[in-house]
Amino acid sequence: MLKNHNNHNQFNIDKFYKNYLKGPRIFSNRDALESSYVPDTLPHRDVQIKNIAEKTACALLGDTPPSFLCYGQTGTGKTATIRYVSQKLAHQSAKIKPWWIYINCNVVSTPYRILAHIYNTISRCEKIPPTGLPKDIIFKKLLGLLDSIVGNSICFLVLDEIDILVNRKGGNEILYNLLRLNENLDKCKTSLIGISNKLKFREYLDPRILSSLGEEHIVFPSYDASELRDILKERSKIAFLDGVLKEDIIPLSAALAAKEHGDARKALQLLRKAGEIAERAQNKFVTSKHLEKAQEDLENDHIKEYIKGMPLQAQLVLTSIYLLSKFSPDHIIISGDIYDVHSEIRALIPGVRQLTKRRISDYINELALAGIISAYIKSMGHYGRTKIIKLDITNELVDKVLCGIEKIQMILNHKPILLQKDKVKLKNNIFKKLI
DNA sequence: TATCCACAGGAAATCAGGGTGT
DNA sequence: ACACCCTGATTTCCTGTGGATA
Repeated sequence: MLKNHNNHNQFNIDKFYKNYLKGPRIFSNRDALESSYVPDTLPHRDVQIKNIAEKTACALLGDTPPSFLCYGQTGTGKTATIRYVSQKLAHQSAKIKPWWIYINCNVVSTPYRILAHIYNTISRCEKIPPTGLPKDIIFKKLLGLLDSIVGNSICFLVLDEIDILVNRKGGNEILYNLLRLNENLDKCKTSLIGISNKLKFREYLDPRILSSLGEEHIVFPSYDASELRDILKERSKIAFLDGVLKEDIIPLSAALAAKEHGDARKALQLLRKAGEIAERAQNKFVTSKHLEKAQEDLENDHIKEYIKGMPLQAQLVLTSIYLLSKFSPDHIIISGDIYDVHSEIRALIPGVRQLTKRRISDYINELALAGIISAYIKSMGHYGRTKIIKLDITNELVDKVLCGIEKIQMILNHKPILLQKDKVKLKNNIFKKLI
């Protein structure tokens, strides 16, 4: 077992800080690489800016701007463009100050909370409690608030990741209600802006909603490598000190991000991470070595965070898959096995209840969606139809993350009983031939 | 070629836990 | 105390199904 490094000298924090301050500097303003940063110029988004500006311009005259949708993959500048336009619009009008309320439907994910969020953003004093009230009461209160506080101005409701909302129950209803807010308002006017990265979510949309959101929508195409380069150049001028980036860093990051549908957010993250790695290593320059490391880290960080954030039961499902692949690498994992192992290990942890196969099946799908495992359905004839599951990340990575979870840590060396059963071994051998 | 396994996965119901106003 | 609200997790009930085997 690993021993703690007790015999080491204690970490001298004062000395560390002093050295840090003396050491080479990399960043001048690292915030410029955050996705929340709104730059002065948005390269290659002229068409979209113009389009949104045209749609929202009438707010300056006190008219109601139309509601509309924005599409584009992640990191194509949808949110940034809207923020950009909203800033410009605010500068333009001294008299009418439009309200902009941003709602990420992934975070504020239920009808109740959306209404409460809007209300609480506008209201200075009285707040809506996080739960408890009937929705229609809040809706009425919101109407009153809009007329009294927003008054004769415009209120833009920006619903980010609107597709998530639509797929949930009550999603269509709340959208419909938000879209016809204007009918119930005397003074204030509202306009809804939906942002989505899935085109096909319109199919699930109520036709009434679709028509009020307008037939046309603004499309944000993915950036290509050269466009990404322009963006990175702009931002790195602000974010990094002069000359710390080696010549090829920007084109390299751009090329890497371009491979993934031209995700600018990813490109910026890559650059920031590379800078941080260089900084931590006390290097004067950011080199392609740092970039390579950054890419690896970023991927792992993302997965680690995701796993840590999963509910315990989901983590246990992952643990089951991990144990199977750890103790028997050539075992073909099927959903039934996962169910059995889950039942086995959950009994080892106090307070964790038994789940049904149905539920486990959902968790497996979630893991697959997150890219942690891959799963596909295969029919084994008389052995039934099942899902074949494979871990997509290394055992080491899973082990590392799960070790950090107190309740799971102690069962990471538990060999599933299932693997010792002759019947299972036999069946598994047949499966191997069938695949 | 009919059979039948071991599930997949949709829809609706249920439960528990956070709250409300009266 | 009581009736009721909203949500998220889970269960219950259900119909559907690819293909090796008898």
